[in-house]
Amino acid sequence: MFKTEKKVSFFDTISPFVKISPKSRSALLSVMQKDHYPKGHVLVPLGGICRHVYYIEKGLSRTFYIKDGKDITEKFCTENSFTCSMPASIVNVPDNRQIELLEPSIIWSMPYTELEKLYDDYHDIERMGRFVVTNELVHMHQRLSDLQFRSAEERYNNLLQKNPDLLQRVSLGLISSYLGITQETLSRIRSRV
Amino acid sequence: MFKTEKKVSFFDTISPFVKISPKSRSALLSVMQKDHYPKGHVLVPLGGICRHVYYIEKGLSRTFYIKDGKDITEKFCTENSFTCSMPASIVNVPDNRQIELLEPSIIWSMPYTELEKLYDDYHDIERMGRFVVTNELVHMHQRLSDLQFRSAEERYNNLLQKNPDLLQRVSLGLISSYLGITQETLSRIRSRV
DNA sequence: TAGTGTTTTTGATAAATGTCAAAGGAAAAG
DNA sequence: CTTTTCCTTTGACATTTATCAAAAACACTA
Repeated sequence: MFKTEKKVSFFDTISPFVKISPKSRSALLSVMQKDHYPKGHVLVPLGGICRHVYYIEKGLSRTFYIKDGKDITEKFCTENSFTCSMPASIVNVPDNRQIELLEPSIIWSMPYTELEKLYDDYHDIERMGRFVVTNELVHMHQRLSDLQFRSAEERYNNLLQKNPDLLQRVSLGLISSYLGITQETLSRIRSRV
Repeated sequence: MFKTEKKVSFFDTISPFVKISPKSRSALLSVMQKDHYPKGHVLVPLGGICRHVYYIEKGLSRTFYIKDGKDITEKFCTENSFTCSMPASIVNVPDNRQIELLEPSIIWSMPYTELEKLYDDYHDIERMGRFVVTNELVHMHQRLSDLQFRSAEERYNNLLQKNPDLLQRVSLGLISSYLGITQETLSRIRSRV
């Protein structure tokens, strides 16, 4: 008798780092929902509390907030990675971060409350959670040291080197605020090659 | 018969968030080492791989690195919090971060390899690990948005408000690089009150 | 193809911050 | 108490980046 298992890229992403038992795997799948969304869809609207963790199977999301009337991109999230409104999910408090999709995307949603239950019941899922958060932390460290003492030009070149496809997929206005500079400055940096 | 349990502030710090069983507690204690260090002691020297997670019971540490000959403070760590050279511990690769003590301190050291074993054996300790990392991540988020689009003055006032005692305990030269500015600029910001 | 809206570039100028050098001040050492 | 060292402030100037306004390039639609 065959056991048909749909291939889910989610598990391909985490399996090199965390071993997930078959039981845990199906427990996870039971709380995960897969959706197709169009470009421009808002996953987390302004004022809403982010109650899910999202895994992006395909597509591209942007986490942003408005500060002094300016739209500031905090994070881009591409294929095979996780996103959520971090402080909101952890402290369960609304914050001003929104998440929108910049491309038609395939998203897996996991309700945070369900995930907490799985953390209780399955040690390996708790480990997966730790792994995901840790990875994110390492990533944040790199961004922090970028912003702390690199010039705008260094930051741009860094991005160009580490994430060249992002510049193809995202408009410069969004990239510039991600780098912590204005659009005009980014344009000038690009012109003086 | 009395069971004498020494009070360990470590557990006071985490217990509001993570419930640690007595078994796990003693397992943790068995791999934790408490030390007194003088001011100026170097926990993680240049080129060394950080193989421990440190919990600061008393005192103050500074994580820093040298970039273009300049000493850059990445993080301060005060009483009842954790520190380690993040990328080094996770990826187990040497990096250029050093950790030194700015005051005489009481430090609990946990070897990373031992901790990994405990993660395997004790679900609640794994949860504790997830909790610590998550907390750190929330904290990093705040710093990131500070650095991304706030002026030097805003950042200073922020620090003054959120962490006033740090300014009493640490010299301005170290604070300034933490804020991502030069010492002269910080001095001028302070003078124009 | 012309027309409309959006994104990117360019220009002129202002503001913020860095750099280098030196002078004060405070704290530690003799 | 004096000397030495370290920390902080001040000054003059250079550089980077922001701001505001407009032009140019591009993309989409009728």
